[in-house]
Amino acid sequence: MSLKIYNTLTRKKEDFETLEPGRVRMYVCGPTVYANAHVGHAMSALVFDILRRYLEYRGYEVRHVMNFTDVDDKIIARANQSGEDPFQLAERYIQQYERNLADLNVLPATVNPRATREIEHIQKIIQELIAKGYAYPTADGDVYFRVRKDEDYGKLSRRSFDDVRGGTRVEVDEAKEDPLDFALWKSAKPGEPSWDSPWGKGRPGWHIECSAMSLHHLGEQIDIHGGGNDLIFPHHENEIAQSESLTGKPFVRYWVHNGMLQLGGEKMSKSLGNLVTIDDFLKDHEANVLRLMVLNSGYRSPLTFNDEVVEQTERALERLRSGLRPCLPGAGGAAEAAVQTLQQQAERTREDFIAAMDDDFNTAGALAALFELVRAINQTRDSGATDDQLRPAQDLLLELSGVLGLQLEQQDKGSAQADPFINLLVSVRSELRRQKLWAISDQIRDRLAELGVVIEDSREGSTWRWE
RNA sequence: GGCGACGUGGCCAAGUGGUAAGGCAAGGGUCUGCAAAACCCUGAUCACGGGUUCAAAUCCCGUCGUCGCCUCCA
Repeated sequence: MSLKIYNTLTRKKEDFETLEPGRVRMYVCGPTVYANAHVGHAMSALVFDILRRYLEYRGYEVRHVMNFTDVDDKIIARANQSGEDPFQLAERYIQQYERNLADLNVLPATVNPRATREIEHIQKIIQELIAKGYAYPTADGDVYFRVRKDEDYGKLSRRSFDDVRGGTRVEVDEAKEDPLDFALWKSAKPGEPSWDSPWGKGRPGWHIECSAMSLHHLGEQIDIHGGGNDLIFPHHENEIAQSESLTGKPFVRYWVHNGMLQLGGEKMSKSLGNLVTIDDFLKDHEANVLRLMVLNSGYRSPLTFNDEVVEQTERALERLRSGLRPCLPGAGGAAEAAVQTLQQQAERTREDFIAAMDDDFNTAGALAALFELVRAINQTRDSGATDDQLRPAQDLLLELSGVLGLQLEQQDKGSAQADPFINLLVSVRSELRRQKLWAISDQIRDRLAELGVVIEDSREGSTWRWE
């Protein structure tokens, strides 16, 4: 079995072969930091975190680069509005984004380059592109990429020159040779952040920074380049144009794009203003819920986000966790045959899990395998299995859910110091139940429930857990 | 207007040629003082219309609908 990845460039699933055996060079487009990150950003981060974790599970060493765009029009506009220094503003949102990712249990990238720290590299590339005739400066101090010179421009988004031009709604800058040309370097207006350059004071265009950082941190050719599918055109198309015109080599082997998170049937985006920030979401829900939502559907498809789905996902998470519960009170051991059946299911689960993930990261299929394992564990527990008998299957559940980045083990919601007292209460209540004092037993159960402690009774005794 | 994606049971959602995974909800049952949990059982022919094929949710054409991109966007 080999891993297959859907490549946006070819619109097909392809066998995954890296440039260098055992190593993956992956670049993922990060956010422009001018506002709070929303759950749509989280989706993208989670998708590529899951990709990365699985690649590592499969034995690859992954060099993962995610950039921050920390200088651009919107940052400047925002800073001007509030009177804050644009660099300070960007720094603030970068720190917040990094905190968000940590809260979401997203592994830190190997490198987080920032546009403002790569100016030299960017300028060098622009100069080379000019020297090769792929770019030209204007009298105003801007530099544009000469799109017409790149014969296969449009191959990623499958657009012809005419398609692009036909739909162009941008005001045509008279200084451009062609309306299709895009900026590599933007001259600075008074008061804007700027750097000296051969073309005068200015700052880099959006697309060139990714080409430059990818080249700088990963080399001329990389294995995976990722981002939201809203970046396919023009951003990634332009990156290809810049990078391949510069090096003459294929830039990226596999273009991977995630679908958009949908809120009320629309893409969640800063410009539409219909966003739920990551901070808002995490106030009411644990990070695993969002991750499980992402896992439950294909990463390339739109993801439905609404209260109903969030609630369904919370229950599904509970169900996964039910597989980790200890044996029943008074468990006398399951029959050998039952334990063997569980063992067989565990083996099948691992196979199914890998087969699903190998098929273009079919996380929904992988999850199905996990749910089947949960059912098998619960069946075996019901048949009287001891903790020792359940443990191997439970360990597998933890291992595989961990590959997906899920944290099933409950961090103690209550304080561990309370445990002895709860144990005492529960055992006293058990005595009350033996005396058939139902009213007071139920009262204890209800009151503890209000405090987040769930008591479950059975013939053999009672168990409790934090909700 | 151009380019692209999608439309699977009440909801979310896998599956892309051989008679439909999984989760949530619902109904029935086991267990149980009650409750909860767990377990068992029950349900879809895959937007619509044509076509290709021994065989299609899965390929082709058309219609309708939804969404994305074409402007900043994960």
